[in-house]
Parts: sequence; C-alpha cells; structure tokens
Amino acid sequence: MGMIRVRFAPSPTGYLHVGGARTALFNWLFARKEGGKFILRIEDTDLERSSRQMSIQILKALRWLGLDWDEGPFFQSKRLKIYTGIAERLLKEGKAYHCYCTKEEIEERKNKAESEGKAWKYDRRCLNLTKQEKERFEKEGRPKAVRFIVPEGRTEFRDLVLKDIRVKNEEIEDFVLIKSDGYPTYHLSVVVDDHLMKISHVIRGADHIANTPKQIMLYKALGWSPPQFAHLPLILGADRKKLSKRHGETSLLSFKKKGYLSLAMFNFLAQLSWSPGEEKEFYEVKELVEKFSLEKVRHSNPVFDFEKLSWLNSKMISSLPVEKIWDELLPFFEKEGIKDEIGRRGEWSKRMISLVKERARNLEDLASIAKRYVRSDFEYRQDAVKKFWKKDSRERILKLKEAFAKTEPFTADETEKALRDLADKMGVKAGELIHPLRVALIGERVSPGIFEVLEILGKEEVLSRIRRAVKNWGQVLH
RNA sequence: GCCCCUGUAGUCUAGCCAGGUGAGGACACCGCCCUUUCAAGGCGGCAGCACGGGUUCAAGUCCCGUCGGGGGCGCCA
Repeated sequence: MGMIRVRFAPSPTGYLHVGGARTALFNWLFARKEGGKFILRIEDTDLERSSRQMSIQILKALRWLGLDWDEGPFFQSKRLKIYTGIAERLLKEGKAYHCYCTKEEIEERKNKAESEGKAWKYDRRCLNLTKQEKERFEKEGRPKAVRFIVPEGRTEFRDLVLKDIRVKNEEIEDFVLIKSDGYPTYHLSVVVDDHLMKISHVIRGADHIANTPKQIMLYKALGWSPPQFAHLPLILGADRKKLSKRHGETSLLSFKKKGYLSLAMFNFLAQLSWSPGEEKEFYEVKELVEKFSLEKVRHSNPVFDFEKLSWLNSKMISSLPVEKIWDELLPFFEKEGIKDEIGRRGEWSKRMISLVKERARNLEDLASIAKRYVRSDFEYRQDAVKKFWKKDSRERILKLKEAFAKTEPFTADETEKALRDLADKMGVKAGELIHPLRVALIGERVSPGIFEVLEILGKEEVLSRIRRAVKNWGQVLH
C-alpha cells in the first residue's frame, strides 16, 4: 500500500463548527497514527457564499486545536482550469453532456412529476436534444451546464467505519459537473483534487454517504482508482437534530473565547464516536494518536453534551500544572485588565493561579477570580456581606488584625495557629473569624482554604485589606 | 414519498466482528464522609442492551421483521 494521505476540505462559507472540527481532528489523528500526510484544501467554488475572511477563521481555529497540516492550504478557486479540463474530457468521451435547462424549467417539471406522485430525477431532456434544438439554444445564448451520464448498474463501496454500502444507479440522476457560471460543482472538484493530490483515505461526515456513489462513478469514468472512504457519524444537539446554531454557539472559536482549554476540546471531540477503550477520561494528544483507529469509530450519532465538556474543561484546568495553561490564560488576563500586574508579579502570579484554579470552570472564570487577588479595589459581594459581616464580627476582625500583625513568618501554618488561638481566647468557633475574614480579604463567600489565601496575599496586603474592610463595614452593612 | 445509515441508562461510551464472568467506566442527578466556605476528592445510590420473532444447551453479541433516530434526494459543499 502506498503513502497514507488524508485531507480536510472545508468550504469557507461559515465558521468552523464543532462537527467540522471533529472531522478535521479524526483525519489528523489518522494521518499522525499512520505516519501519513494531512492536507488542507479550501473548497471555495461557491463564489456567492465563500469568503476569504472565513478561510482565515478556519485556519485559525484549526491551529488553536493543534491540528497542523503538511500541505496546503490549497484553494480550489485557483484551480478552475483543471476542473473544466476534466469536464471537457468527459464531454469528448461521451460521458457527459451539455444541459440547457434553466432552474425554472426543471423546477416546473419536477413539481409536475411530484404532483403526479412520481419520484423526480433529472429527465435527461438535454441528453436527447436534436441538432436543431441544440443549435437554437446556442444561438439564443442560453447558459449551459455540464451533466454527467450516470451509467446503468449498481455502485458499491466498503466504508471503513460502516460496512458495505450499495445503491442502484437508477436512484441517481445525471448530476451537474460544471455549473452554468462555468464553476465546477463539488462532485467534480472533490474527485479531481482527491485524485491529483493522491488522497488515499477520504474521512468525512456521514452526510456525504449519499454523495459517495456519484463520486465513485466519476472515478470509474475517468479511469482512476477511488480512495478508501470512511464516514463519521454526525454530531447531534440535545434534541437529536443535527447540531446547529439553534443549540447555542457551536463554532470552535467560540469555545476558545469562552475559556475552554484547547486540550479539553481536543479530548472531548476525539471521544465523540470514538473511544480509546480505556477507563479514563482524558489523554495526552500523543496517547490519542497512538490509540486511534478508524475501525473503532462508532456507527451511531452522538449528542454533543455541553455539560460533560464543561466538566472535562474544569477538571483539566485544576489538574494541569500552571505552565500548561498559562499561554491560553494570557488573553483572559488581558480582558480583565490585569495582564500587566500578572506579568509584573512573575512567580507569585503562578503560585496564586495554581492556588485558585481548582475552583474555576473555565479560563474566563479563572481570570476573574484571579483579579481579586491581584487588585484590592474589588467590590464586596452583597450576599457575602449580609451573611458574614455581623456587628460583633467587626470587633473580632480588628482583634485578628492585631494578632496577624505579630504573626511571623506569615505562612499558612502560622496564621492558622494565630487565628485558632484567638478564637479560643474569645470563646468563639474559628468559623466566626474565618467567614468574615474571607469576605474582607477577597469580597467573596468562597475561596481556597483561607490560610493559603493569607499566605499568598502576604502580611502587608492582608492588613491593608482588613483595614479597608473595617472602614467599609458600617457603610455596606445596612 | 423514495434511497442510504443507525439503535447499550437522560448523555458520552466499554463489551458485539471470533455467542457463555452478577452488562464495566464517565457526565448529570441524589445521599453520606471530609471540611473554615465553595469546589475537588472518597464512599454509596438511581438508571440501560428499543420491541418481536428465530438460530443455539446458551443471544447485548448471529439472522429476520417492526418501531425509533439521523442523513440524502441542489447548477451548496
């Protein structure tokens, strides 16, 4: 067997959504596993709907996911001559013909057939044109398309994911190869490019199953041998309909924006319809590559579970070392306006993040939590204030401040000792000090262990934050 | 309507090809423990082979049918 070569071939008519990303991912995984090449091709032959902007977005999204390509991106819009040349050849060989029917004419005949309860298929009107009719159309300057002559018989192929698929050719109409605007259709360009680019395996969404026989006929007509096909189940929304904007944001980059780790996305997508077969939830990219196989791809359509993705994301954020998430975190610091402070405080910032990241659902969360540690001008959360800043707790916090002023070194252990001693002395439970203190330090009712928080903030900052809290006590209380 | 694909808990899945351990794991949900809070973590619970026939000593696993879900039926890709 020759070189393994696969491709991802999006059309730049919209953002790269999670379904497309999953297709790209499986192609990439397969290429890396088999030591083959991953080729990127932009299918922009629909000039109405394609845009350069979208092409750029798609490349950006792929890079974010970590899918690097070995060749391309190739743009089909720059290869038009190749496709029209192949169409000419089919015309010459009597395997295709010009069609002068307009959209309206076809629509009319189709409606008529359907109202008579007949299944519609292009009626080959233009295949049977007389010489005179043809000349008349030419003289009228009617635009013409090129249609492929679907041969008789049946077409079958072995799908690497599914199984043998077989259709009768009579189910298929003479499909268009070249549109009347001179541009090739998908069927032509995909076959020509996959052949010329020596693609060995076509891995794509199951929505292409019905297209495959058409494409195989084309390969045969051209005397080329078709690649292997593998069709991936379609990702569904919670209502079991094909995932779309109706189910919320589904563009890949929107997940980046919302603070998802690319590795979380990678794992989640890789494990939709496929499983490494082990009882663990997340893997290094390398492991996924090693274990990947097309045969193990499931046949049924998976539902995209936002909850599970979110869980995976938070679990990764809390368990990965700071260094591994740092780069992806920077844009979120910037959005919170704390990028400079974070940078200035170097190692301290990393320690602080590793302390607070366990509680973050996503990177956006994490940056906003971090902000309270970096800057002391936060707002006190009202529900926290109401619950914990009682009248007598103000006095206790003042006492605590005095005790902290004398605490040396200002570590988690020492501050804990100081706080518990004081609580004992005052005859109150430690919680009576801890809760108001938490609100004073970060203005929230939740945080990591309070003594860790004290240590990371440092004595000076703690005393200053308590001072500010005490000053505000009366005002925010009622 | 026609054609094609598909069916293990609410969801993602292991097991199916080479029939035979109380159908395993995870998300979500519920309870308990831990605890200064919230998460996390630990322990436990709820819940599944779509249905009906066959083949077989034995069927989630093989065969057929029914039903359910999805996709396609464009001069979109």
